[in-house]
Amino acid sequence: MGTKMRKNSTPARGRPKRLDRDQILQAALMEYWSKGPANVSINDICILTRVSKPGVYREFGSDDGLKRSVLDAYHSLAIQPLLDILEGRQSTIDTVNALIGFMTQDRKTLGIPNGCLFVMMRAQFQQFGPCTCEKLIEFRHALLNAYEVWIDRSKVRGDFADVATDIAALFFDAQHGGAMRMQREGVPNDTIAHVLGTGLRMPISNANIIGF
Amino acid sequence: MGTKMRKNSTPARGRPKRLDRDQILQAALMEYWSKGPANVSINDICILTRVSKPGVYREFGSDDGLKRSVLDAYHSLAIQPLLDILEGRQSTIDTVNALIGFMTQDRKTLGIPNGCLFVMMRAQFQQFGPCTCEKLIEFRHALLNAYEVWIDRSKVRGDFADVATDIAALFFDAQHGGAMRMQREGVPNDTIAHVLGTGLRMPISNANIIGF
DNA sequence: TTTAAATTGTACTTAAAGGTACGAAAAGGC
DNA sequence: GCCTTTTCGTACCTTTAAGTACAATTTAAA
Repeated sequence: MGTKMRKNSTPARGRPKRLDRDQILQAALMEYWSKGPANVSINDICILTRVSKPGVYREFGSDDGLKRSVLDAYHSLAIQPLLDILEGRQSTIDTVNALIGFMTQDRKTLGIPNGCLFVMMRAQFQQFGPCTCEKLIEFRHALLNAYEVWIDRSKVRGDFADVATDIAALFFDAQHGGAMRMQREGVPNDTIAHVLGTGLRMPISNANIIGF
Repeated sequence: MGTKMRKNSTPARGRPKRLDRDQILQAALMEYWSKGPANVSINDICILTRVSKPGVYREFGSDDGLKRSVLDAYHSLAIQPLLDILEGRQSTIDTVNALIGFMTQDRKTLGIPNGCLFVMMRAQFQQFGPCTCEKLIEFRHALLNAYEVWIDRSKVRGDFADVATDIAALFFDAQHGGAMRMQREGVPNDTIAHVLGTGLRMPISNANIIGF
């Protein structure tokens, strides 16, 4: 946010703003995602978006602030869909399959980089500032919580093995991270899908697997 | 290696070498491991070991060369023990338990940092030079191969579920990575052990789990 | 005692990072 | 037409990274 809250149609007093916040966020997001956050400088983003460096700093305050905002953008782009799958009203097995399908989509077709920026940044949190780390922790909690809610719902339906919910949530989170890292390392998506199938379908009661 | 191969008792011609290669490697190893490789500079290591910068460069050639050598040191310290467990002649279930035990040892007691330097570096390979990346790939292959050999041996004994060996190897590797990352994120070791138990004991046939 | 060989560290270079001082530019209000 | 407000980008700052030029030092051999 700038110094002044300004809705769409407020007349505006001084020099009109030309800086496109979303464009910067999108560019930074894609650069971080494809090259890794540590390999992208503010300068790179300035050149890419043809925005001056003070422009970026006026908008985001600091490197830490930019990364924090990029993480927010990434949330609605790639984390929320994951949460949506978990909150969907499908059967347990359908949800697991949807998760696997989502993670192993062909990224080239979608025009997005391999792996997951969130997973990547979690693995290098020591390189980031406090705001970015706070966001990472926040998203981690939200994701683990979503897993737990879903697991408890599945348990009520008798679809889930007798594993403590928090343990199972950590397990699912670990599988997600593992899959995203494999994708970065060049493992083919169908291989990843097999690995995920091995792991994620395991805690699901046999009753519901039969016939699938 | 220096310019001249010199065994223990070769007389030596010029000024005697005072630089302790192993000390530098150990110091760099611990710094990389505890702070993350990206947060440790050559300068830091020079100050820590009281060695001049040209000294480090004469010994290791470059940042890339130092990291490559540190990885070698890390191999004998923390990767080889893992391979040894896999190559041991224990029962399948004992091997799995040994793996879990090894990964969830209390690091404070041992005086070593949480997590795994190899896992950490694999997740940030984009930040490293060609030699370091080559080593990472080499170790990844060796590890996956060790898993595969062990899995095939377990299959012959009828101890392993009907999962393709390469898929199961990737799965085990992913669990290892997940565990090391959880440890870095502050998850307690006994919780990690539970998560690993959920994952790693799964592909093992029920026959051998019963009674354990 | 001089010479050649090998290792040493001081002091430097270059490049790139994050971040900012400050005046020019562009708008509305008076 | 001038003042205020807001945004703009050029040109800079400081720090720190990797990497090196070079002369001094220490030894064995001649």
